[in-house]
Amino acid sequence: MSDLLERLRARGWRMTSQRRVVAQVLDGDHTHLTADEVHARSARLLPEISRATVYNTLGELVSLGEVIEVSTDGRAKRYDPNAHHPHQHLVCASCGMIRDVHPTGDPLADLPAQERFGFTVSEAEVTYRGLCPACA
Amino acid sequence: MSDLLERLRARGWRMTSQRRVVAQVLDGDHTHLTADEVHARSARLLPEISRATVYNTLGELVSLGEVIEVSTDGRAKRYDPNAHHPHQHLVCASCGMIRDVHPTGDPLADLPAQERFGFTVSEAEVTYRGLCPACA
DNA sequence: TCTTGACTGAGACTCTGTCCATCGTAGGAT
DNA sequence: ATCCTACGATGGACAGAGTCTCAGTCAAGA
Repeated sequence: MSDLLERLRARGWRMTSQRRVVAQVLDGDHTHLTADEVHARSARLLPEISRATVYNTLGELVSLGEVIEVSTDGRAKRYDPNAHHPHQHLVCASCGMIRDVHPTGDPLADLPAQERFGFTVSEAEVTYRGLCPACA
Repeated sequence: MSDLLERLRARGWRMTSQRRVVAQVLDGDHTHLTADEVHARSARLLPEISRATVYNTLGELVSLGEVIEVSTDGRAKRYDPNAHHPHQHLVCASCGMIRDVHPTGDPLADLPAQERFGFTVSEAEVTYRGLCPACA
C-alpha cells in the first residue's frame, strides 16, 4: 500500500495532498471503513478536504484495484484496503462488524457451466453471516 | 406464492387491496425487482398506492420469510420471491441483472473453525459476478 | 517561471429508505 | 346488514449515502 502513491503517479495521476491523506488513512487501518469514516479521518489530517474528493479518490482506488468495495448490508459501502490477498468476509448480523476470512475451496469451481447461463463469470464473493462473540 | 395471501391471513393479518397487489406483482415476476420497481408496477394496478405501503409490505414479506432481500451492489435492495428454494445469485457487473443459480458444494463447510474467530456462523451467501450474454 | 488541464470544494441534487400524524377500512361484533 | 375500532394506508417530511456541477486552484511538464 505504501507504494500506492508511486503507482498512481505512474498512471499519470496528480499527486495531491488530499489523495495522500486518503491513502494514508486507508493504509493505517484495516477495519473496513465507510466512505464517511474515511472522510472524517482524512479531515483530521486535512480539515478542508471535501466529501466529493474522498468519494472520487475512493472510486479511483477501487478502479485501480488497490481497494475493494464491500457492501454487506445495503447500507454504506465499506472500503477494504486488503486488496492484494484474496479473501472473503465474515459479517456480524447484529453489530455489522466485518472480519476477513480465508475459506478453503474455490466457489467458482462449484458453479457448473449449465448454471452460468452464458455469463462470463469472473468472480465469486462469499459473505458469511452470523453473530460475533460480543453479540452472541 | 399463490397461497401467500392465505398464509398472511393465517397470521391474523388484514387482507387489503394494497397487499394483494404487491403480492401479485412479486408473484408475476421473478426478476428481483427493487422496491421502487415494485411500487411502480403496483401503481399500475392500484394507482394510489404509496411508497411507504410498498416498503412496509415488502418488509413484512421478508420477515415472514416469503421473500428474500438481496443487496448486491450497495444501491437499492432487491426482492427475490423465490424464498422456498435455497439458491445463490449471479449478477451482471454491467447491467445489474440477477439470475438465480444453484452451485454444488456447501460454502459453510469451506470455513474451518480457526477461521471463524468465535463467530456463530449461520449462513453463507455467494454472489457470482460477471458479464451477461447481452453485455459481454 | 508559465501554462494548462486535471483536481478540489461547496453545496445542490438524486435516490433509497424511514417516520409520523392523520385518515380509511377490513373484518369481527351485534 | 350495519356498526366499531384497531390495524393498515397515505403522503409529506426527513435522513443517509452518494453523485454532479462548475468555478477556482495548483501539480507538474515545458
